[in-house]
Amino acid sequence: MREEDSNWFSRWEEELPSPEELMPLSQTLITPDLAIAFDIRNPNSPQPLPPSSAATTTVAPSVAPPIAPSTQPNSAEFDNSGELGSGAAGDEPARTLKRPRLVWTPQLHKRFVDAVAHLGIKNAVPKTIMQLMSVDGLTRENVASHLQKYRLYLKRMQGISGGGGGGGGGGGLASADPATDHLFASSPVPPHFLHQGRTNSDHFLPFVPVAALQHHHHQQQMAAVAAAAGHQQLQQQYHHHRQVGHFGSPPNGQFEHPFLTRQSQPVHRIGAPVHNPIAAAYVEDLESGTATGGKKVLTLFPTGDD
DNA sequence: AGAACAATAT
DNA sequence: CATATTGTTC
Repeated sequence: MREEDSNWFSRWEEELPSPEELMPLSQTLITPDLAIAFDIRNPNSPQPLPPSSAATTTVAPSVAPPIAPSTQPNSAEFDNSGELGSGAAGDEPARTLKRPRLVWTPQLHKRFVDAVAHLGIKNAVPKTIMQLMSVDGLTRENVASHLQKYRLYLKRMQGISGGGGGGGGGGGLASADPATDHLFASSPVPPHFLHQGRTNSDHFLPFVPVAALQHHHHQQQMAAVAAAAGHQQLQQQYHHHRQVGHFGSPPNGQFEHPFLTRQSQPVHRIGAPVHNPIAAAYVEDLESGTATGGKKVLTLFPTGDD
């Protein structure tokens, strides 16, 4: 068993996403612009929603423009700077509204695990993980909650069998309850996690998610950089919360949306008049028809991660 | 004051 | 059951 340990250790190291791999994976969760661009609005509000108003009435995440909107190169279509003066005057859209449930997709979880792996169990605390993930819209609470569950999952596995893991494409999983932790099973679980408190000395280099591509998200990236660099002061400076819409992604690409299939990432240099077609938002009514129902879930398609 | 964790609520 | 929210402790 020990040998195996060293084995997957090597394998794991090789599978570790390189800094570049991790960085550009900017998983813009929300994509409000996209939602708007796609004419996706809350089905609940039959309002035609005039584009000029750009006022996402209800749930539509008007996403508060926390980051300098002034830097917006083009996209002058929606001016978020000036909220919707009419009607709802003075009420910060982002604030007051409750953010929809975050859906931990395999992709998201993978990023989560990778981040934890790079940080090492010891340093893998919600804040750091969140920063390293660089996922827009992700909050510390989201990560904390997920981390809690994840820890339980690891613990469970420890007790059951030592050889679970099932490396990424591999397959053999030793989950005690496939129906319960199928999400976790979809991601390669770093071995060390299962062992026990690796007190430290994780020689993982603090890769820095350089700021590139994307125009916005400066703060988060800065925070991530600061974290990697060890500038705690910087971390504290950025401090801020974000309000977004929904997140998520298809379980296995088995979705039936006409135009929202998988979008590649052309990575257009510059001059692209439109935003990045990184992902498309998808709204599905989870109305259970009967009573209690009435929930909506918006899922964001992965950029083609795995 | 803020973050992490644990427990509880939805 | 999966997340969110809340409470408690460090």
